[in-house]
Amino acid sequence: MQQTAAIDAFSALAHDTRLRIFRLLVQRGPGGTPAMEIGRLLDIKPSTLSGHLAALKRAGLVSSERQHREIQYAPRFDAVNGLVRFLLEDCCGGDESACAGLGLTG
Amino acid sequence: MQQTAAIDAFSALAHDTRLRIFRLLVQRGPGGTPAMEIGRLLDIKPSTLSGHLAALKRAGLVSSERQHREIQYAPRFDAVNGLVRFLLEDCCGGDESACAGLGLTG
DNA sequence: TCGTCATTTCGCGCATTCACGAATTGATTG
DNA sequence: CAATCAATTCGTGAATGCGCGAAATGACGA
Repeated sequence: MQQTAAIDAFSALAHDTRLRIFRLLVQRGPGGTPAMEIGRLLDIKPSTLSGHLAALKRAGLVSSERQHREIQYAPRFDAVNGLVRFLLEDCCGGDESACAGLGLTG
Repeated sequence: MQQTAAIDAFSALAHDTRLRIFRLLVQRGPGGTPAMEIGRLLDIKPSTLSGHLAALKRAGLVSSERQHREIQYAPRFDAVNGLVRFLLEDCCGGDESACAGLGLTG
């Protein structure tokens, strides 16, 4: 994970509509959700939705695959992991004993 | 964690300088780092640094405490945890068996 | 109390982002 | 091949975020 990639991902999540989209996809699971259904559930106009999905995809946060007429979007859980790892990289200067007890695993 | 709070946090991290500041604080550990030293290490002008630290604090990502003449800033690890939990809330609709194998714990 | 140093506030100009409608593209289905 | 429907592109106008210098504020130490 690079600084630039992390910024793209955080920027993508730093927006009300995109954050709602991503969380919806997480709740829907790795099977994917059609774009049209996302727009219907969250009340987003097609052109607006298209831009946001493109931003999420550019940021590596979602994947897409065509199924018949529609495009299915799914969250990339590995991207979330990568972001957290990047944020906490070399935590406490690598001193693991200092990192203990910080509750980093939730 | 609320949607608005999450957006504030992601916005704070979606900026080159602030992301570098936060990662530096993580590497420095929970003991805290004086503002002046952050500016010196990352080459940030005082007025610019002040605004970014204020943004990080508003977003709940860092804490501050005065030590003699300087203000020590430290990362709030619980904030990172809160963000991740918010992102993955109700993952897969709560079906834990579907969530298994997604590598969510890194 | 007074000097000193760390931090914050303010104003400026510049760049970027956003939602949306209309028109277009593109792929699938019959 | 043609109809249909999902998705994208484009232009516009409004709003927000950015760095930084100069000045002000604030807290500590002697």
